[in-house]
Amino acid sequence: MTDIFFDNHNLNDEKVFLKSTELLYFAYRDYIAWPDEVLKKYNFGRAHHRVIFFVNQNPGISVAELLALLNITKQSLSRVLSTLLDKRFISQKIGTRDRRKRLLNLTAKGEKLLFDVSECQKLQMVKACSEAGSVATEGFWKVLSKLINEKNKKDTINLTYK
Amino acid sequence: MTDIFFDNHNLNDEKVFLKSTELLYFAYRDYIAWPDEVLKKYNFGRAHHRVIFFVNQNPGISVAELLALLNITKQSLSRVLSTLLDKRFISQKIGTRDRRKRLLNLTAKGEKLLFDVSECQKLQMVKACSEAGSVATEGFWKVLSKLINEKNKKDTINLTYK
DNA sequence: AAAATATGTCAGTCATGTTGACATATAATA
DNA sequence: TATTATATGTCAACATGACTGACATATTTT
Repeated sequence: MTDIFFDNHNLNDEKVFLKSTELLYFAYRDYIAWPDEVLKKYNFGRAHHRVIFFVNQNPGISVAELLALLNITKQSLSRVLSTLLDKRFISQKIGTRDRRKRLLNLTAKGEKLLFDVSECQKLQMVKACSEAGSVATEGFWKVLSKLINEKNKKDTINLTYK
Repeated sequence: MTDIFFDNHNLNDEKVFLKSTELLYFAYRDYIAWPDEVLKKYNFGRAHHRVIFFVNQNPGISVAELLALLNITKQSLSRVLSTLLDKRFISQKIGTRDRRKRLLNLTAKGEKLLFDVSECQKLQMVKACSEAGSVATEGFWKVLSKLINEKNKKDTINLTYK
């Protein structure tokens, strides 16, 4: 593909849109589906996976910050988080500066679960990126970053990657 | 990023995995959420959007092919497809070679809906890809392609892009 | 002392996926 | 031709993970 494709030709805009949308849909679906079997053993769903993934990415995150990160309601988070807390996959620590806050961390048990659930995904992603090469991987990240709403970037990427 | 990152260093594997997973999650979420407001006006959801998108990508697709493409059950598709048929966003034509088959196409009304729903997404994707550049966009497609299960590629990418 | 904030919970709803069972029309095969 | 297989559609029940709205408690800020 040459740079002429980005010269305001609507046909190429259409191709970029259709091809990207299709690939993004299938890739996301096939990537996200992997951990399901492992999760089923624990009687957990994808929502539990997301929570332990992001708590691991942001140790000591508060409930409100996690809500902003995931962009879901308190009531929706409550169900999965309560279970993860009850079953000791996540620990809560009362904030020292602000005792209203509950700071979340994975327990050893939670880390083990995340490791098990991540195994296949990690293989799949590392394989895809290494086969595609480092230039392609940088491009992959670049386009994905630009797809994220600026408004959400504040709550998200700042916490881990710039 | 240099090629040394793909030399079997587990720390870099970990980075590739975590960064890619996080970016893919946020990008997909922020990309897919866009059409919701438009869809709400029609009283449709994301499932309806997917159906009209893929019927448009594969004109004359049969129900069984659409099921294989979307990887969902007949019963799940039935609800949304019935509505789209009832309200004349999609037309059914009995197959000529095999009269059991129902070949699906968008009606003019369906094309109008898809256009309205696509408007924001198209802007968002074209903006992201053109800002990232053609090399990055190629890399984006390359990694996404490699994330798709080989088994699914038969049902999917073959139909539109190789 | 009053207002705002962080968290948690109860109750109900919705969208979209799943299984399992069964019916009908048509095509392919023995 | 009779039987079997395929393509489609539909009924019922259920699971997951979102949502809204209301309300309670503890703590911090004003």
